[in-house]
Amino acid sequence: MGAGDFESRWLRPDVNAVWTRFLQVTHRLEHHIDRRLQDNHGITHTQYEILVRLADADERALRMSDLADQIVTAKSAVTYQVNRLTDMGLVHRRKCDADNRGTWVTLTPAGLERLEQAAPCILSLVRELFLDDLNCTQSAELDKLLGTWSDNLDEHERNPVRHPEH
Amino acid sequence: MGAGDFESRWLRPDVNAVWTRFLQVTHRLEHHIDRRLQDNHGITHTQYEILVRLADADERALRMSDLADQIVTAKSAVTYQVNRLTDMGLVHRRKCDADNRGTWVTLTPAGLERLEQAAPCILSLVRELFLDDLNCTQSAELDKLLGTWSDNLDEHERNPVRHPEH
DNA sequence: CTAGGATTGTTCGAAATTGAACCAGCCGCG
DNA sequence: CGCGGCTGGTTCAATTTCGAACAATCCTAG
Repeated sequence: MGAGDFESRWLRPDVNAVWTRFLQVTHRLEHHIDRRLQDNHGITHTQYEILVRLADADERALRMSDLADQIVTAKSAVTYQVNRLTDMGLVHRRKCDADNRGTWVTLTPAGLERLEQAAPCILSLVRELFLDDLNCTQSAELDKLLGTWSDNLDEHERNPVRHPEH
Repeated sequence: MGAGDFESRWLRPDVNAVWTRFLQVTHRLEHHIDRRLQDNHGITHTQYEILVRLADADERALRMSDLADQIVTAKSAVTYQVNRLTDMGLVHRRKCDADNRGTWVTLTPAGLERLEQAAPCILSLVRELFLDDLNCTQSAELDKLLGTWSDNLDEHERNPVRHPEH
């Protein structure tokens, strides 16, 4: 079997190792953060992400679908979590007057406070686990990697399927 | 507020952008692969991962807990998915004679076949989305990044909590 | 040998995620 | 107008995941 033959169906072993390690590391990171967040602050990572995105947004408000886009989940999951967060009093729905279908989600003062409690803890964790050991060239490199991956995903979402067989 | 003060509680904006992009990209990658796998091959990404790990393993067999470690999920999730896969006839449980508590999981011929059907499709997707645009130095860099992240996680799991306050 | 502690895998209930169906409300074209 | 198509959000059932509790087995110290 020639090298090209091999490469066309399988990944080279080293490359394969990179990919599996990537999957493992990302999962471990998520679990670690999730655990810390739940133990110390009583919120899920997705809930935390929602709070962060709201705090970062202009006017501290986002539409449901913007939220879904930013945290990359199904719309229904956003509905669920926003319900959860309103139950906790951390978030608040407001009617959108420009578009009667839409709703703005905003942080309540309690939500902002909770975020400010949780953020330092989580950010220091992110630093320790993820960024502290990066030098400048590495973080630039990582940024570029993320950029190409993101572009590739955009591309793939634009023209749907490239391998419809099987 | 001094820079150090800022850095101690928040991330520098550019660094923060890298982190959020990282989260988004990883989620999008998973969704993309999951979708492709379900549409074209009728299995979940986690199920696919189980098949892959079994095929890669010595003797094509793994213990339940090894599977849990490798795909990074709760043991109960592995039990659930292995049940699912045995229902589909892709996988098979065998008693472990060396340790009466344990069970070996192995691929059935049908499981191997299914994997061989799915793998090329998925691997080409991984290549297109993830690796094709990496040159040698980049992939070496990525490998190093994964290594340090992995080490950091190991470290953090060894000595449990570093920020118990809050 | 045996008692105590660790490990293996399953079960169970609770939570989260998904996709499809659905109802408005928007918008553009006749 | 007003009739399709599109978008924003919610609801619902089905699937998956998690963690805690558990039973069975292993292992080690005394």
